[in-house]
Amino acid sequence: MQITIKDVAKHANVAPSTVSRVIANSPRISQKTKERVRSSMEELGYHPNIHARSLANRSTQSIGLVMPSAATKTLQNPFFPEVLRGISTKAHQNGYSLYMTTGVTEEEVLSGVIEMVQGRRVDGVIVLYSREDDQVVQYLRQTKFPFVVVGKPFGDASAITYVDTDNYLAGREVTKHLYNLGHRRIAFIGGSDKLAVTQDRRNGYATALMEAGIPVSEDYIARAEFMTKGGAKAVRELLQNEEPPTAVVVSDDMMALGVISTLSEMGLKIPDDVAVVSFNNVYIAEHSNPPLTSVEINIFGLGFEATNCLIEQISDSAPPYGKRVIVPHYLVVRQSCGQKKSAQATDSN
Amino acid sequence: MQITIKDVAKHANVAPSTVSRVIANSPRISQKTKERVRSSMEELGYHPNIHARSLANRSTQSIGLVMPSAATKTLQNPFFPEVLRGISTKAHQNGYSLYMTTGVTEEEVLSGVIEMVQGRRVDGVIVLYSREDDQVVQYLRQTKFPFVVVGKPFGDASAITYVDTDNYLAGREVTKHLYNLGHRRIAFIGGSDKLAVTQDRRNGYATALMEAGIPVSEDYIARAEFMTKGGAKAVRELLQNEEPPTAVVVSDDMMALGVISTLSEMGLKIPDDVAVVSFNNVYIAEHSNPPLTSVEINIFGLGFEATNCLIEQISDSAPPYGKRVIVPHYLVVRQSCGQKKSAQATDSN
DNA sequence: TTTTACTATGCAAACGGTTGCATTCTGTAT
DNA sequence: ATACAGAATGCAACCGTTTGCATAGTAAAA
Repeated sequence: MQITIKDVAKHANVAPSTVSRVIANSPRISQKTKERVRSSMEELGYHPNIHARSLANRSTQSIGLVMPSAATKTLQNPFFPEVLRGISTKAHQNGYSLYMTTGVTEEEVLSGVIEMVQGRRVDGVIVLYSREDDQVVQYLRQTKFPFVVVGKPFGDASAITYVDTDNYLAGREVTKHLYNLGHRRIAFIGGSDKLAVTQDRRNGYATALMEAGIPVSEDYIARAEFMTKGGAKAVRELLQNEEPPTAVVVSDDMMALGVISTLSEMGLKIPDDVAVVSFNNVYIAEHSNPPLTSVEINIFGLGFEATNCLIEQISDSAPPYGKRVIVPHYLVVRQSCGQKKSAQATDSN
Repeated sequence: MQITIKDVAKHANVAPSTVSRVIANSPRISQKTKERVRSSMEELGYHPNIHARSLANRSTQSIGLVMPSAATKTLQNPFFPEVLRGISTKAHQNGYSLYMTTGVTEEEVLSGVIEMVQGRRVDGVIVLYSREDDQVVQYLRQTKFPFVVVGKPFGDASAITYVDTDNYLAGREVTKHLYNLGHRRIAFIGGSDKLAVTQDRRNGYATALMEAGIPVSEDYIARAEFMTKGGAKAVRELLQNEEPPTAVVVSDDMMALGVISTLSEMGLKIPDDVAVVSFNNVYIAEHSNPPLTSVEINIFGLGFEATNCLIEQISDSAPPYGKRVIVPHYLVVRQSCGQKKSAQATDSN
């Protein structure tokens, strides 16, 4: 049987309530008693029952994590472990633990979340993606349960606390970078169109083209799954164009890996025949062939900040909703994007 | 305020105990009542409070995950997300959720585990590594709490349920593969010597050499951290040898990435100057430059099986300890190991 | 010595479920 | 009509904490 607070109380010759207050380090208990109780706890190897505690004071010290549906696929993208690192670091610093449910379909994910929330299993929730018409976010808003989104939420974003990269700006910058290197036929490969991140990066890309006076063509825009396979498929599509692109902006490193290996297979040289730039700068971007030029978005920081915001919300020290944190990004130039082409150097000024 | 079982009871005009039995789908309740209660639950949007339930029936439907200390580093290795995928898949199938604590030091990890266990926060624990003199495993054995180790445990392994790859065999096989390709100067780069996986793979390597009549030299054995940086450092060491190795067995894909990029930087060709073989076959092994020959160990399967064993233990359908599952592996040959050298082809028969 | 004003501790009622046992309500056998 | 078995439901204790309020204890003030 477990050792309970009553056992400790008996052993230390006090009431259970006193023990409880010792645990909470209440100033109402004298130093002497505290010491006595503490040594009893030590001696008996007492550890509070978390469920009893949560039940009584309506707080679990834990944070719920919501993965996109098909978490099982998601976990293959290094983005998630990395954001998890950030979350787990901050959570741990503040004595929170993490609670994960995974679901395959959207409904499963939603019901997992409902169970977490209504079942009072967690104190708050971090949503690790942002998708259009997402039921989870809707539900969380309705119930006014503390939550934070990683990524820019849809709908009334100003009412939701979120942590994000300025993906629009980043998209614009990388496209401009390619333009400055002399490229004029620049394509874009994105993930699911429902995802905020895809939309933002694509819009940034389009803006940059427009600013440069280049028409935006649907023929130069492809979409695919956020994995290498998706990237491979998309790039084949793009190369079907009469005037195939000389550069491509890829919305995710993993897709970019697929892109570059497909290009190599087809006998195209990177960056000479096609330049590639992507986003996230995950661990392996540096080790691909050639190493990827990628936007460092500080994934760890996203997770860390998200957790920070959530904990603020939980502890009421922040207005319940509507805070926004933008984590800075920067371009890491490696080989995959190539260098300025001297022939075009003059006209790109 | 939350909707409780009492609200439902009132609404359906029955006693709370009846509602409870409806939830458990007890045969003692008539069909008619069940339906009435269920529709009340539906109507009120009732969800059971998990802490109350756990408190009353001493079971949480969740599984604790123990990462190596410095989980934050660990998560950078794709092994973990992948094993997590396997765990989460099986757990989800059986209605379990996952609970993670992370700690930086060994003590922190241990106290996290103690809290999980004594606090009755989880029904069982999966330990995601196996290290010599590990306090966590010792503690779990003492308390007779259900747990499973991923990797081969130290000490009285036969008393502990674990899921593992046959790393010894795998180490032997890859070394032999290199030998058969004509290599005679084969080195080994491993991770921390405290880890079972390092020891097993190294022993397999040594055995293969001995079988081939090649002396095992400490000069050809390096150890480093399980990341690319570690690999980079280790390979530099090895190349200091008077007769530098022509092939190297690397105990982890991430390290191997470090190895190959270091070799390239030094102007050495892979596989012509140095052949590289590694383990785990993580997602990116395929996309490195050159693509890595690696042992596919079915990391997903490891996680899945571990969870399976744990659930068996929890539900008493298995003997409490001592089960062992070996997940099969196989070598995936890609470019990094090269092909048989014709010059040496004759003598390798 | 009695009153006052704290300080230190204990009592008992929650928190929201589960479950052994008691009770009520059927319908059937006597 | 009476007794009785069995099915359906209710009662109340318990799981291990927390916490508002009451009480006991102590020292200073009157």
